[in-house]
Amino acid sequence: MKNLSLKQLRYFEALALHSHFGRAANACAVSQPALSVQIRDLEISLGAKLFERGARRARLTSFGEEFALRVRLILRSVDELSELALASRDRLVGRLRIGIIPTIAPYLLPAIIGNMTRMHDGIDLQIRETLTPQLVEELIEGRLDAAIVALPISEPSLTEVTLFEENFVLVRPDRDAGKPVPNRKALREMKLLLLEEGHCFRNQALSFCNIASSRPREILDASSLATLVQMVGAGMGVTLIPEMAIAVETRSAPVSIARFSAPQPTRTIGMIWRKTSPLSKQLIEISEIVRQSAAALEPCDQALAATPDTLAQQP
Amino acid sequence: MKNLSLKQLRYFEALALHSHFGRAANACAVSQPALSVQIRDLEISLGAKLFERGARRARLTSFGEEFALRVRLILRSVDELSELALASRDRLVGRLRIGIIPTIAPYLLPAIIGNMTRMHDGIDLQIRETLTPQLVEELIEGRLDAAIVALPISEPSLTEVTLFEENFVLVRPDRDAGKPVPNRKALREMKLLLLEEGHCFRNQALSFCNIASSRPREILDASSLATLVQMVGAGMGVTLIPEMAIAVETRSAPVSIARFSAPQPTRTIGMIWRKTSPLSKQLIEISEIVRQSAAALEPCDQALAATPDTLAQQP
DNA sequence: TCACAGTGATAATTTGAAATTATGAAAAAT
DNA sequence: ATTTTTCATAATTTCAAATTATCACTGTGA
Repeated sequence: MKNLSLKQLRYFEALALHSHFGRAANACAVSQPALSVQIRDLEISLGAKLFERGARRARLTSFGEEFALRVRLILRSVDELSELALASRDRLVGRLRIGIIPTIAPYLLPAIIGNMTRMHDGIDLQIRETLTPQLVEELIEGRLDAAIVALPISEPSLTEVTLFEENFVLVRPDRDAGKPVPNRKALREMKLLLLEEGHCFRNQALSFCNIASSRPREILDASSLATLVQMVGAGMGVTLIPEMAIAVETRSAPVSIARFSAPQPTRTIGMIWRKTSPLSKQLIEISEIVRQSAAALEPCDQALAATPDTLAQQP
Repeated sequence: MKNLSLKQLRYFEALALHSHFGRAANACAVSQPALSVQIRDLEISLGAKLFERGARRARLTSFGEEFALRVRLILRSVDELSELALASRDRLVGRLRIGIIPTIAPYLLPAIIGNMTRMHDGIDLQIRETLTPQLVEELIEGRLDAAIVALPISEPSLTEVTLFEENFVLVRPDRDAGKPVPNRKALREMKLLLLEEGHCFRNQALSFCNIASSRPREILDASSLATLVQMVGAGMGVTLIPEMAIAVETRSAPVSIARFSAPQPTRTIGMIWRKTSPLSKQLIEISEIVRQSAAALEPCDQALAATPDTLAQQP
């Protein structure tokens, strides 16, 4: 037994409307026999007559009327499907799940969320903040659509786009503000406070100092940059933070910021997503929004650049 | 651009469920390429990707999930269509519009309605009581599904089935109860009360008496058998009524009933419907119900038969 | 009553869509 | 590196659906 088709339902609706095979066929832009046969097949597959064929007109049986009610609803729902597709063709729609590493999130998120909701109104933006390996795993498993991390990730299944480069700056107690900026070697002898194991920023800082991350040191690990800065303010040592964090984190502690000379420590922040993601087009667009959001934070950087060696920031 | 089909939606649903082309195809009892191509075509015609093809599994995009929600509802509605058809295949369903002539309706209707609702629970039975020409017209126009009338109708477009034969009996004032039953000739000289013009029963009665319906007579036409009987009870004349009406109509008037001898006046009651009606099968079944409903009224007839010449009915 | 127009069903044929089998390419697993 | 898994693609076949042509039935009007 053949299955009923949408085409049959559309023919049926037309015939129910026109009560006339010829006119209904015309409305469907097909020949009369085409419609006749489809209606007949529909009735056969239903096992019930839908129309009563009179000499002058075809009228619905009571079953046909019952049927027509439901068919109308179904066809309208199907039409809505196409409309839905049309509406969400270029516009980003629905849920978008983005992961961000903790050493970026607090500083970039407000701007990102603001710009995203402004440019893609009605989007359901879900943010997940956690460490890079976790983000990559969730991304690969399809539990995230994209992630903002430090590059490179070097997962072959992921696309990476660079968002921006950011320098690290030295954070030291206020009383050290005037002192010369230590070089990498000198830094190695100082009490360097770091984030706890797992943060990519920890390894990036260590690698700048040429310290093997495995090497045992008398360091107190913190779980956030905010804590690190507070620890520095309390005179427990020095630390590095991404320049993006300066504005937020140094406001509430008696610390001074110093930019390193020449071979500045730096890292590349980028966005990653599955190569197979059908959102690629939109994600590239989103990466541009993120890039602009980050650039809008630059003024603070400019200020730093103006006083290349040291810069004190007071609460 | 090709239109989307139910088949595509079913394939889509299967793939959304299994997240795997091979298994989804298997579930649909088709080959994997068949399903792949249909999904691809669906995505093309929508202009949006529904699935993200990973190496290990195909997962829904967020648009795909939105889509799946709607598709699920649509497919369930379509499935219901078939179920609806199945349910109403043999069972009579929905509205059934039956017309009945006034000289039958009051006596047969209670039984018909009772039996119909008992045997076809949930049916929407609509009854129309009016004169034969009106019923035939409405039937032909499709405003009625069937009618119960006196045969023959001789409309080539209508099917007629006989339900039963019913005799006419003489109704005369109580005081005449003992008198001999008049024959047709004697009846012609009596004051015969009749229904008003238009009732088939009027003509049937006249024709029994061999009186041309056009011939002017000093008769007072009534609009119902009930009125006729009351008029007889008031001594205004005699009348004929169908035997089916005896029980109901003679209960509240001082009249006596007399059955005619040998060539009893009679009429054939039948059911008619459009030859083209797809309800034919069910209507035949219904005619059987009506026939049985009428037969169940017989006991009254039996009583008459036991006292062949006269029978007095008192309130 | 007889042709005639209107209407829908049916048949033969063509067209087109969707299935199958076979095969290829990419990624994952071994 | 090799094998396996998985999906896409191509060529072909199969089946459904369209078209044109024609017939049968109905009701209408001359």
